[in-house]
Amino acid sequence: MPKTPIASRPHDHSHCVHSALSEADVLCARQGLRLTALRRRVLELVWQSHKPLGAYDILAVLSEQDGRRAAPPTVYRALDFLLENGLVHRISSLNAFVGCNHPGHAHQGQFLICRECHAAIELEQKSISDAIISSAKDVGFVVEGQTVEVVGLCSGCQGV
Amino acid sequence: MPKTPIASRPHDHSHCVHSALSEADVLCARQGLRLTALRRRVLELVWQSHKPLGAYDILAVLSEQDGRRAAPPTVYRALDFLLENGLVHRISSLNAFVGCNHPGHAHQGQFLICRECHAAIELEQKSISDAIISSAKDVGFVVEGQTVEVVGLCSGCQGV
DNA sequence: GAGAACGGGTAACATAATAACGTCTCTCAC
DNA sequence: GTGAGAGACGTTATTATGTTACCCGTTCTC
Repeated sequence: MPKTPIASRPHDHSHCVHSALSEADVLCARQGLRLTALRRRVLELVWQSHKPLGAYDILAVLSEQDGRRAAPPTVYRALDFLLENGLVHRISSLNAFVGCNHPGHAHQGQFLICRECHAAIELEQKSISDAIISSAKDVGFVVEGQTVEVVGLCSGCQGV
Repeated sequence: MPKTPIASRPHDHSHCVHSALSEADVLCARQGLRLTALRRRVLELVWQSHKPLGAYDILAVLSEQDGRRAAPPTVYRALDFLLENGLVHRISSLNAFVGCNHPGHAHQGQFLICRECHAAIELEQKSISDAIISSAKDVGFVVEGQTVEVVGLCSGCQGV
């Protein structure tokens, strides 16, 4: 059996979700941030999904499943909060959001997105960001933020 | 005077545009591709702009300036053609398009986007893509396409 | 308890992209 | 030549995504 990264294995990862939420609770408490019910729920939904989740997907769940009267601003405000505080990432090539695997310190990961199962694997490779910063420096450009989104096949979806 | 990359210098670069169009003519002729008037005009507009251009910006020019009756599909079809044949790139973090600086061979560049002057500088650094491919390989991921979009300050906009 | 700050609901709007269908015009085999 | 097929593009409508402006109630602060 080929080894499969966590992110793409179709399993019940409710414990992952739970620990991510607990971690968020701690981090927000420590910084005096208000992880309100709505924000926590949005974070939960993003974590529950095995693939990047669109804002309108979240919206649909809040309306249909939670019975909450939600409109776009509701979702985007919650997402803005989560983004600002490093609890989720935005994948701009998909217009979608994923839970951050390494919250608690400012960073911008790199993402491997499987075109088959749509899982997003977060990396945090210094070698990549260093290569970028160094190449930018060569043309006098100062890097402030990086977007690295890679499409391909995850180990579980190769040769299927 | 600080040295300034071509892309961000506010100069008349009509000769750049002209040579890019000529090059496109040659490339398309060589491959039996039809660089129609519309497609050529869209390519020209993308090149004329000093910054990444949105599809609806192009649409506005076609309608207002050229007097052509254009709707979104018109523009998107032309852009699709140009994208497929490596004549322009799409910047997904901006939902916008830039002319390709190295047409004629398949590649996906890296982009440095100045948050001040909005210029986009295209890189094609093997060191960056190699770092990505190698890190992906470590988790069993096979890379098919890369999106690298970096925000920061170009040399001309620093310390202003 | 006045008032600022914040969270969040509501409506409308703005921007980005696609679907589906029709017409015209090439080109090429015949 | 000519007509069948393919490609380019116009047209209309619709979907997807993201933002603005405004309001209201709660909470925090003094």
